[in-house]
Amino acid sequence: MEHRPRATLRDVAAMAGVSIKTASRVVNGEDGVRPLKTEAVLRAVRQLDYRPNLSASTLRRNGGRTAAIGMVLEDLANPFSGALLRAVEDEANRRQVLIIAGSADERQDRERTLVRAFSERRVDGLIIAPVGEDQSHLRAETEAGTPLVFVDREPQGLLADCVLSGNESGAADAIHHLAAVGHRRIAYLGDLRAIPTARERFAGFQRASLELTLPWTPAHHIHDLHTAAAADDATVRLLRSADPPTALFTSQNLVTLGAITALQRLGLQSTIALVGFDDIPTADLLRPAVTVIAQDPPRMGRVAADLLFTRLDGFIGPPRRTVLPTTTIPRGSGELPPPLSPS
Amino acid sequence: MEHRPRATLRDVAAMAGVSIKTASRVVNGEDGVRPLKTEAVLRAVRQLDYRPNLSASTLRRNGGRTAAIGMVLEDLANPFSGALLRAVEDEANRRQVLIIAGSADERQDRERTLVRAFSERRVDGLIIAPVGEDQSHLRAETEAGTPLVFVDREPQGLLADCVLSGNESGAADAIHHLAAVGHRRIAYLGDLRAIPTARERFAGFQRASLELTLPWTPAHHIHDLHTAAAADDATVRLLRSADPPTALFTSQNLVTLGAITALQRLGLQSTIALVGFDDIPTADLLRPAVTVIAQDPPRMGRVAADLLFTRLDGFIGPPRRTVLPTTTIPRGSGELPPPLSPS
DNA sequence: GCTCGTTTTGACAACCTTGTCAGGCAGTCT
DNA sequence: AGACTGCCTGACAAGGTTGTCAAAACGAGC
Repeated sequence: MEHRPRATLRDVAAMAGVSIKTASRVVNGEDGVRPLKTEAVLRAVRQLDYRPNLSASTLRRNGGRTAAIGMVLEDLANPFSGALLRAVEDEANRRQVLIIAGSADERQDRERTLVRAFSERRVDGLIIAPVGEDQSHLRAETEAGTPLVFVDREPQGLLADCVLSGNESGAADAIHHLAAVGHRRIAYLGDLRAIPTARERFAGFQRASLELTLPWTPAHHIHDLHTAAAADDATVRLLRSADPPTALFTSQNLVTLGAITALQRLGLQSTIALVGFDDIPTADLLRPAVTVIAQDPPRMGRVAADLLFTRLDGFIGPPRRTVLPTTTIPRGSGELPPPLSPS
Repeated sequence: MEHRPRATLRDVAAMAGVSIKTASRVVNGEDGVRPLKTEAVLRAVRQLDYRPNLSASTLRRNGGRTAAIGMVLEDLANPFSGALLRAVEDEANRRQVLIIAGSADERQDRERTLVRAFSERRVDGLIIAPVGEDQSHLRAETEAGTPLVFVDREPQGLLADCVLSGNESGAADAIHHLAAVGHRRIAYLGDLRAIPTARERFAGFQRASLELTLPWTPAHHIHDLHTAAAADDATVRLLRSADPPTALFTSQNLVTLGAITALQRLGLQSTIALVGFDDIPTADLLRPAVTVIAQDPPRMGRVAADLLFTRLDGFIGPPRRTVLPTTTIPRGSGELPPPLSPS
């Protein structure tokens, strides 16, 4: 179980009978080394299973790149973050860049800690789904020349490249979609108002309600649902209330699931219409199948990677802002008509 | 848009009017520095927003840790990998360790490339869901003293700590479960046989079939389904054949989804029984709800992290092997009786 | 064999830190 | 006063690598 320390360039050079520098040249594929010595060095590399120490290398190389980027996401276990991570990985992979990722869990302190840790490791760039009100602490990174890209949520207090989904317009689409079938009493069930995307989706709901002159019923606006269980409860309360809605707009994945659970329990899944924001994997298999406003996380990841890598390739210019369109996918639940259509 | 290079300890020391070493002492919280100088250094640190260069630090520190571990997973976008990653992250977080992760996509060359990249960055440890037949190339890592933990799949050609699910027994449970309801013609729908877990699950299916003296019908054993679409097709073919099964055992997530899609299209979802390996998020909401053999990915991640970190804490001992039990969750689809119970 | 130009080679410093160790400085004890 | 103690401090080397530059080796041409 005893292990020898890793071979260094010095060991390789010694075994090959050349100077360290020559060994370095061979390892880095520089030319101007006689074939005989090249051979000897390569033999030694194989024999010792030499692995260059990238830390030492970047340390010495002038302003060396670490070939690693950091990603701060909401939660690596959730499918949205996973898809983003994966899409960025594919892009990074092409450039031999690795990804260090962490979950912020909606906590500002986690975001800061992660960014600091990445920064101490001198990552070449950062992709961040920001938490909270203020990203100005990241100014230090940009000033040090580390490019920064925000995903999913717009940064506050700092200008930088970002990619967003059309949350506001997607939510408005959902309401228009329901209204087109005849609904006028549409409830909003949403995530924590601390989350910018949740606020934007509510704003879209509001705008559409106004455009359509739907009745304004604050009791039908339920916020701060962060788990499926909470959404389930809220849905039950809503539908048992004196003035129940005829349709639901659920502004997030887990909320949608909670609402469906409640509807099924109450036996109302084919009575109350539902449109959810964010696709769910088995939406097609449910009865009725679930109508959603879909985002495109892989595309968001690709765009983010693109924004970052163009900066790393030297692009200098003002911050760029990309808004990705959402797609309405009618599957059934959003096309259920209201009980009696008052023409 | 011009940026100044990052401040180094030299800059801090200069600004504080002390030697580099003294600045280092303050930054590292060593004692034996007069309060007056400590103050001055801290002021300089704040003013310059100094970030220690962890690479340089680990390089110098005796056998320094990088406080990073590498994870090679199947696909960062799939929920199983995501859950593993997240569970390990939580454990790592407690120790201020970061995670560098990559997807191998069932490709041996990707696995090797990732491990090499991790190794050049001198990660403190590796957690790997291995691909293919041979992990002996990883011997170099263990010999260099980098602890290695395998997850989900047993390593080949190398002894090391590992955590597995009880694939064989879980699959056998599924068959016993179906047989208990009266099924004797149970089809197997499985993933690529190149994947060890798929083989184990088939082995469990075989063992249970033997124990129960079920009829041996090779036409009911369908392998190498790696996508939902493939599973869908296979299910349709199976059920339209001359001798259709009365129940299906689907050995993986996507296969389960494909089979359900097919059953629904054929209108057989309440006729043909189904047990799937691996839980699916909305299993509860489907009609019938889906009976599954559930794994526990977060627990697997926790155990893997544990195995790794005890090694990093100095534990020396023979490789440990943990097999996590699976749980049968009856929800409906697995309790459908066969059309006519012979007996 | 000698000179010259070119190619190969290696010594050394540097990247940013930290471990080692000796020197400086106060205050104490004979 | 002189020797000694203990605490602070900084010079220097080292960790593994690469940039710089001068020295060495080579080949060609006379």
